[in-house]
Amino acid sequence: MSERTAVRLRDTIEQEIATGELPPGTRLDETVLAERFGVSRTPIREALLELAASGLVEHRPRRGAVVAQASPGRLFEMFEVMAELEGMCGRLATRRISDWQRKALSDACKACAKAAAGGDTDAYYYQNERFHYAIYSACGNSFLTEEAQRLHRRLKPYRRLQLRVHNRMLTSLAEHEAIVEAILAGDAEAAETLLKAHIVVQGERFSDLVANLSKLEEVAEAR
Amino acid sequence: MSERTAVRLRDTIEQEIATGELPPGTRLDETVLAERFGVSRTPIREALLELAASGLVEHRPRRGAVVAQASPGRLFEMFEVMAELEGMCGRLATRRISDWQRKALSDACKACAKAAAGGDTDAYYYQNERFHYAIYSACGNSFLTEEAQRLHRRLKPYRRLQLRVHNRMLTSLAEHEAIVEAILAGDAEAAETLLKAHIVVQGERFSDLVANLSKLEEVAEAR
DNA sequence: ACAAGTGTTCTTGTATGCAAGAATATTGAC
DNA sequence: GTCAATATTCTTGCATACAAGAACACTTGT
Repeated sequence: MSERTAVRLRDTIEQEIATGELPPGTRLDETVLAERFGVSRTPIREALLELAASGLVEHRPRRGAVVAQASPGRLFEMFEVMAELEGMCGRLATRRISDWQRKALSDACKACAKAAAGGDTDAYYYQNERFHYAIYSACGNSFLTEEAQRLHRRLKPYRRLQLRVHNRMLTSLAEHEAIVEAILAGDAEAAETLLKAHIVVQGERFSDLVANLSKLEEVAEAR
Repeated sequence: MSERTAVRLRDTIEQEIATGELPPGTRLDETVLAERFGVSRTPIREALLELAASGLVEHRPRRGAVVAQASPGRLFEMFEVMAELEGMCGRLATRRISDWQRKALSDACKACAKAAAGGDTDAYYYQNERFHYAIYSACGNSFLTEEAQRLHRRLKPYRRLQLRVHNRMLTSLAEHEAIVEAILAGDAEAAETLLKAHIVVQGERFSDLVANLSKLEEVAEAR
């Protein structure tokens, strides 16, 4: 492995934030992390600064870093932007998708169906991510793909909660299938609208998310 | 000033990239910068890493940092996303703008008109920025505001070139006025469409930008 | 007992030192 | 003279050292 240590550390910490091992609000002590990973503070600091720049951690001057903690309002704002970007991806993908990307999209959707049929929430979570990345990739705008992925990663700590809600997996799957249909049929407007609706947390769904959010905070405080 | 040195350095370097003092492709030697600013390499490194995370500089492992250099295709992609975000800001702002924000928007537009009337390209450049920031701020979604500003800053090194094109300032102003009218009239759809069209570089305008881009690269190579 | 002020400790922020990889120059063969 | 292999130099990446600000505990006065 020729990769920079700091980069590996950044990815590791990011992963732990995404999976919830480091829930929002957790203090990230440089010294503690350095000992834990068996390195000096320098690469840890670099990793934390990069994570802060990407928005996953908050870096308060002279007061250390904590895993970023989004308020319900903030979360709503982030999902609102995510919806717009995903809608844009879908709209563009409809026009620009290549043949092998069509196949990748269908396959990802089928994999979601399989996971849903088996009632496997964790598998669905993973396949769902694959499905959305397939759309990001098909938009024909690599910068947009990167930005969508960036925001997706930033929302990951919260997204996992959504699927735990009762029956969410099945409605999510139905929406996926409608989206694929629209894209493959060449209906850009429908693809955009459906994707936006798929992301946007509104009404009850947003309440569910917020409810789970407070659970997450309890976990953070317990540490 | 109690601000971290690294943060001040980051802002300074970012500014110099935006103004073109450090054109795309310029090598950013840590030691050289450290001597220039009279600090050690540590805060310089942190500043460069943060700029790399924000996309303004490219950081190649063990090979140092350079000011990010966007190809014409990449630039088109970035502007395509910028157009979408600005359109979204306009659409939301139409519904959510407050009274004092209406005034701020009108004032910014009038300031643009004044600068254009005086033929002052530099003043227009500045007031144009103020105008767009007024729209970002009025969208009622602080996360979207931040993201729009972030992308705006990232495009700054290239944006300056656009206005130099003959007559661009006057057409730009006319577009601004139409946008303000749409927002104040409450026509969200028009605001979105007009803003998208205002940003998107298409046809001749994109060619003009690319032509100036190559000039920029000559400057970088001469160093 | 409580509040305010002060001193201690702990963490961050910056400087410096050192090692390893990349770029460059040098030397030798053809 | 050119190309290639090797040696040298230079830059980055990480470790360590030190300084300064923040958190915390303790003391002291009321």
